[in-house]
Amino acid sequence: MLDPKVLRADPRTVADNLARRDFTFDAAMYAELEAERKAAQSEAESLQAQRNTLSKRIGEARQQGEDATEMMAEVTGLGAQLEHRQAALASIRQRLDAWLIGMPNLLDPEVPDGKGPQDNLELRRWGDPAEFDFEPLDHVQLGERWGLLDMRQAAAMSGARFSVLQGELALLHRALTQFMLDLHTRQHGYEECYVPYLVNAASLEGTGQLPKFREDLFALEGEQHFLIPTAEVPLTNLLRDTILEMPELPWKKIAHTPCFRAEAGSYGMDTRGLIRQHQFEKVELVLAVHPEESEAALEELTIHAEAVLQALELPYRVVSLCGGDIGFAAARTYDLEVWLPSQKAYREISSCSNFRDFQARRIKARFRPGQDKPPQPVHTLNGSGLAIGRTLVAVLENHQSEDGSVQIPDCLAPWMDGVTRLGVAG
RNA sequence: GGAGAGGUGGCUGAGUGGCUGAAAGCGCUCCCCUGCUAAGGGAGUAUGGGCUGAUACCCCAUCGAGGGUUCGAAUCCCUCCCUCUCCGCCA
Repeated sequence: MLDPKVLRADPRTVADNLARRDFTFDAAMYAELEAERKAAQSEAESLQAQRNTLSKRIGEARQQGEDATEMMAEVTGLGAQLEHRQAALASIRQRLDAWLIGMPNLLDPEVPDGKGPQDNLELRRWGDPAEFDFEPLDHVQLGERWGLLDMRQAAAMSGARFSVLQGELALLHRALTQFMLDLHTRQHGYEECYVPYLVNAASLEGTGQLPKFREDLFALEGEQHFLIPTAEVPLTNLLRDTILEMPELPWKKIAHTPCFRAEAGSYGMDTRGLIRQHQFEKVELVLAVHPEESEAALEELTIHAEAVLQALELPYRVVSLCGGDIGFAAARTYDLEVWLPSQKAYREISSCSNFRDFQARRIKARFRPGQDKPPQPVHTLNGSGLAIGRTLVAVLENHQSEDGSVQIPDCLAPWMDGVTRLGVAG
């Protein structure tokens, strides 16, 4: 949620900024609603003040045994007026709130202009895509070749966009998870959390998935609960209604969870393999920091995610998302894109964002800048570190040999039970 | 799932429908006293909103949430949520 004070003070700048997202903000309409709100609130409050003082005097008069019927008649008249004003105020408030909750975050000035993914700005590359002197297989061919990946059975029991991993491939999947968790907790200072996979609507509203993107979510039939689309939701909501003290910053949490996405609107996209699934695992990093630290924190967070790709020896690039491609709640986002030989393209494997105070306002996550200073919203950030399924894809495809076997990166050894190569054990 | 009890400020915990935004204690901050330590004395210590140059006054709201009764609700009534205890079931 945007700071209402900024909206009031500088609606033009807000409108210009949001135009870069292709979002139209009707500043004049907003100003009008705001003026109405202000008038209604002032009136309602002064009526209330009158009622309060009169009621107080009635109490005093009664205690002294005096007659208060006149004052009571007066205050009864006030009550009717007050009810009117309050109803008006409530309806204006409701309209303003609905408006505010539907407005995306302001973009950082550094966000590149653009309409879609093709306009994202490449910041840097790491590693060189391997030159194969044979035609590389894609991860489905590799997995099915050794009987470790079964898309058909998954489709039979659940439908499209599900998968079954078996044997060493399932082991590799788990090893990747363990490796990422250990790396981030031991070397990057994140605290591991176990969190609910079902959350209520308020939590999703807090992080920005609702009310606008309901169709991307799986809702449980009896309502109340949604399957989480990312651990960002439960982790960020840990901060709801809390005031952090300075020593608690930066607040850094990590969780490994399944993620569930309806993938509405992506018909025909990435229909093959593990790239786009209804259910996948992800290791998620979430931070809350002092507002002055959030820009640096985004750089650091991105480096933490990059460390995983580097350890796994996977070539990747970092891109800064343009105004037309960046998410609703983010002020700035860096995507990590890993090289996929089968597609001869870089594909998203992590998304690291600075939300500034946007989520913090929605969930009332604040910190106290100092003794006797009023609390103010923290800045929140999050990033995938990484999406497990896509990492699995990248490992298979980048580390394959001509015979279809796959070299397991050394850093995974502690969890691979002696397996150093997929497709040779027999 | 059944039965009962309860949800008050950072914590513990009072609170007869008006003098309670809230006693008291603890914690925390500042000051005084004290050779050090310990003890003692004093002051301060919720959040959001409005107004404002102001994080000063003043005003409004908030005692789990939402409704209701009343001139007036932390206090009475209703609905919902959550916690605890016992029983049942269960990984």
